[in-house]
Amino acid sequence: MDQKAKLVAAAERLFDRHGFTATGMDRVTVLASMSSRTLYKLAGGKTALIAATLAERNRRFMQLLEVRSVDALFAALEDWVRVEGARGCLFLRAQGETGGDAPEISAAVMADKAAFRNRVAAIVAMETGGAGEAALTEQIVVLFEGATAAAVYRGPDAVAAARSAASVLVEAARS
Amino acid sequence: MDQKAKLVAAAERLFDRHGFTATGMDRVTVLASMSSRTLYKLAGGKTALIAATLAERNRRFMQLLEVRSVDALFAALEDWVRVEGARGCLFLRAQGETGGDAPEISAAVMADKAAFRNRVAAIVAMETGGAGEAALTEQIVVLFEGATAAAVYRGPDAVAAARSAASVLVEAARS
DNA sequence: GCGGATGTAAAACGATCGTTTTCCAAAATC
DNA sequence: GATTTTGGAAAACGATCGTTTTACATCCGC
Repeated sequence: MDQKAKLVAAAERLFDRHGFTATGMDRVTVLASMSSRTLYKLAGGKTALIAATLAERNRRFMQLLEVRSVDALFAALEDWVRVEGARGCLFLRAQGETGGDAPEISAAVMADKAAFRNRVAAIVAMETGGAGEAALTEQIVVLFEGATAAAVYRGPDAVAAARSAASVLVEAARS
Repeated sequence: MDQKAKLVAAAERLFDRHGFTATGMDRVTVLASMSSRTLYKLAGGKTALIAATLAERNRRFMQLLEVRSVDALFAALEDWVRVEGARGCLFLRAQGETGGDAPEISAAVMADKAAFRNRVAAIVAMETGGAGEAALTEQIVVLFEGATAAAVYRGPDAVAAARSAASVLVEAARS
């Protein structure tokens, strides 16, 4: 693993587990096993490191969501929660911690959410066989977001509930 | 308004808009128009102030949710979003920023979520006329949580989508 | 009018923040 | 093999953090 990847992986772990603001750069250097000199050369600064972390998380998460049905979408989330645990959407957490004051971060958040929405729209289109299902797309997005959030305190059960709700909604939209 | 209420109101505003960790105590003293000496006598410390803020938010929010139907539940959330804006669930944000390291805060979060769940269960019971609707309760909770989260980047539309989804789910559970 | 609360303004506390710099060893390049 | 590049260890930077303390003003009950 190259240095940049190791740095971002360490940052993702710490930011996710302890929060962005509460995580000091020295703790990142320790986990990444590199000096702060190298860290700043690779990342540029803390805000840029957060943005890079979000970009990597987006890549990894979207890769998980390469599925062909709404049910598989929630199954994938269930896997994620079981493997990685549930601490809420990292993008919304970043947005909340910075209050939208950091443009780099807000841009990363909006980009992720737009990409996710497009993915859901594509899956919904596959499932219903046609276009014009914007309303169902929005509902699935909200359910997915809710499963991510509620899993923080309800665990995988929240995802299972969202999954069953989604199947009802898809069925209702089909008829 | 007494001093304690003024303090908590100022804290709620700042924490909500700029995040907990990023908000310094001096900024709270300025908005609350009181010296740090008085602040620390009233609140005890920053962690306790956060906990008090969450308790007050819980009180205010639960008061808004004194409704008798699932549809009214989401209508109330729509009002909240329009009036106060949408920056995500303050409780989950607090939990995410502290990584669960602060017991006072984690306890406040869990208490709020349990109370909210009970409220939803009561409303669902009214609506379906009977008990045993645990699955629907869980679905409504997830939808509500998702509307709160998605409203950050989709605005009131996210709440409207959740509202329509909820009506489908309630209808499906009735039959 | 006096003594005890009560609160403010402001300085000071040590700790930690993000970031830069200095010095030096190792490794790669010619 | 000399030289340039690279990165680590550690100190130092000014700023800001949460919190406490030191003064001084104001108001209350007596």
